[in-house]
Amino acid sequence: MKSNPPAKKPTIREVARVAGVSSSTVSHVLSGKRPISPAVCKRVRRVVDRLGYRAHATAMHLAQRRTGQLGLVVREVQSSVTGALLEHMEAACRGAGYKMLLGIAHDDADLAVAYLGEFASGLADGVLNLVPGISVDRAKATCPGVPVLTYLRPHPDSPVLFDKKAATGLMMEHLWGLGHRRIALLWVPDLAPEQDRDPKELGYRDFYAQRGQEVDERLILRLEDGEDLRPMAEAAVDMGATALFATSDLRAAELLRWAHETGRRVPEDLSVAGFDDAPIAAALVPSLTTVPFPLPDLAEKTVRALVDRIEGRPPRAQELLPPRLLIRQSTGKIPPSPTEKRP
Amino acid sequence: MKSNPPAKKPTIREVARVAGVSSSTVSHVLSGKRPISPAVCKRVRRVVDRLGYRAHATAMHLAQRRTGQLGLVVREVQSSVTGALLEHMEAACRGAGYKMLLGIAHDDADLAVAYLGEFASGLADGVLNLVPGISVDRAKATCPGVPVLTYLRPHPDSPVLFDKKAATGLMMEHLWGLGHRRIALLWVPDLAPEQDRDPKELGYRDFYAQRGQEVDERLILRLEDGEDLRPMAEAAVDMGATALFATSDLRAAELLRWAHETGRRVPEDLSVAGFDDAPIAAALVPSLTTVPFPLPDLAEKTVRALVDRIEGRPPRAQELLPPRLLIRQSTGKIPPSPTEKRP
DNA sequence: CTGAAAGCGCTAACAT
DNA sequence: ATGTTAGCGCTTTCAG
Repeated sequence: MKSNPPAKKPTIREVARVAGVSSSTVSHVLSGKRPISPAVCKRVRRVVDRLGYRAHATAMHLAQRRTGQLGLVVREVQSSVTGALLEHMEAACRGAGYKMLLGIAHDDADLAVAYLGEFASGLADGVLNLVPGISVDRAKATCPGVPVLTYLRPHPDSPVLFDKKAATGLMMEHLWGLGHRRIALLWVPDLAPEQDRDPKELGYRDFYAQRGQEVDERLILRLEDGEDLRPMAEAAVDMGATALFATSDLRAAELLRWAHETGRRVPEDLSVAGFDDAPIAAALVPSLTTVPFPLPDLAEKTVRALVDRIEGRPPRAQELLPPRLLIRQSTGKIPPSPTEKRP
Repeated sequence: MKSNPPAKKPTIREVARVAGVSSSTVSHVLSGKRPISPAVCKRVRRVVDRLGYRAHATAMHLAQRRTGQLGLVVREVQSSVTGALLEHMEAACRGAGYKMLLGIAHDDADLAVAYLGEFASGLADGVLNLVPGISVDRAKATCPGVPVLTYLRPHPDSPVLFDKKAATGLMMEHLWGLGHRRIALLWVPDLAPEQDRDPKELGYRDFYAQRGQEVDERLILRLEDGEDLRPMAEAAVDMGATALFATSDLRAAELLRWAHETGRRVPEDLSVAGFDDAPIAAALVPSLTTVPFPLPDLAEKTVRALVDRIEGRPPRAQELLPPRLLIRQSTGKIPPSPTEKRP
């Protein structure tokens, strides 16, 4: 039952006039940045409420030379990984006392750069580049004079990294420990502009190298982005693979389906492992053994590093998060005689 | 190989001084809002480039009393529907000449309101509420004096709606046409604050009512949010259901899995239908017959309505988008003798 | 404890 | 075609 004035927004001056004080006082009542007598304080608040006054954010930002906002630019928000990451990012921003501005660049690098530049030119106090195709250097060049960080790049500017190579090694060890010797890697290359080799591939090769074993190149199955992985899986099994390690849970899910369709039991006949711990991973039958991607930690530490830079605190050393293993039902002991069933 | 000055951002005045013109001229060179002699124009641009000048967005917004930004508040970005919707929203905003600001409110209504209010107080020219828990009226009350629209609510303020009731009816008709008479509805209630009945339930009941048939209440299977649907599915089949209609593709996917696990062939023994046309729907085996949710259209028209209001154009009439059917492999003719196989 | 005045960086009348 | 002058709505010295 409120009165409904045609909603012209009151300014701080009107509040001041009605309350019979200066606008400076109103400002200080609202910000608490200097002591105000209780009487005046109360009177001002009353007027603020009655008029429905809210400070104009843009004007405040200009005067304070600070927006309290962090600008993030992403390529997409559809994938479950990005979705989850963003929610953690949001939480981290809020936790640090900032609001989050999000730009979605789709596959348009120019649009990404436009968002970065926009954020950097007064909209945000700091900028976070999450677009895989935009390099650390490009992001920095686009945001002169503003703290910019790029998320998760093999570059000193990324405050925290995840050790994907070690993660791959860890999963290999797990499979090896179960008796698997011929482990296939189903691998969709995913290179940041800053690197020339995919750490997952390196981890796989290193694992065998460390054991003095020759890598069977035919077990490294490189997939294109939308490619059907069933022929590859078939080939791997023909080649004697007893375990299939996909570099994402989505791909691993497809493997499970393929296995089911072709009458292979997982993990009795074949082990399948994934990467990421996407939401589906636990829901699949059998549930998927995987390497969880430490999203909350990555988000929190990346944001904190950005905020540290904004607020002038000395940077912490770059962190390399160690991998963990989430062992569920899709991996098991190597079958007794994998290839000698024929007779 | 650029020089790297400690990145203090130049202002328009410095550009003006260096170029030997007034700041007004610089402004107009950049905005093209009044004719400038080629010579001056060129000189100014040179200085702009050399100094790396970029207009301060916040200051511009304040002076122009326009930000060119739309503020959207969502609950989450994890689900494939929200993810896809947001990307369409982003595209729609850009198409209309606005940038998109996104607030993620998680499950915190206060946070949602905080974002709405923040956007409304000068950060955005218009606000879009996509948080299911925030009513049209609450959103309006939170954003006085700023155009606010709430996405997809049964309320005159929502510029475009999707006819879920008709959509349900359409799918029922499809199943009916295949011979199914006992169709079960697996239904997770999803009520907006503005409505008291779920249109999907209404559509189901109306369908039978229009055919003068009594609805068998035992075929309306109401699920809680995370609830396992397998017992329900089992019960429905026991009750003689030959088709299962789930009110989301995710649920339908679970039905497919359950059917597979329990040795029921889809669609030979049982038809399964979904709702949404989520990305997985086409990828499932069998691919899922479903009702596509017209995301691009909804996004585009909602944004356009908001922009119309911002720019003072007269509002168009509310639109009710008609449903379509996407018939794929998961629905088929009723099996010859569904329950009389036992002997 | 409070007020007056000078900006924040830019745009938009209003001159010329 | 260009310059001068007021602001946009707020914060923040600097006085009192």
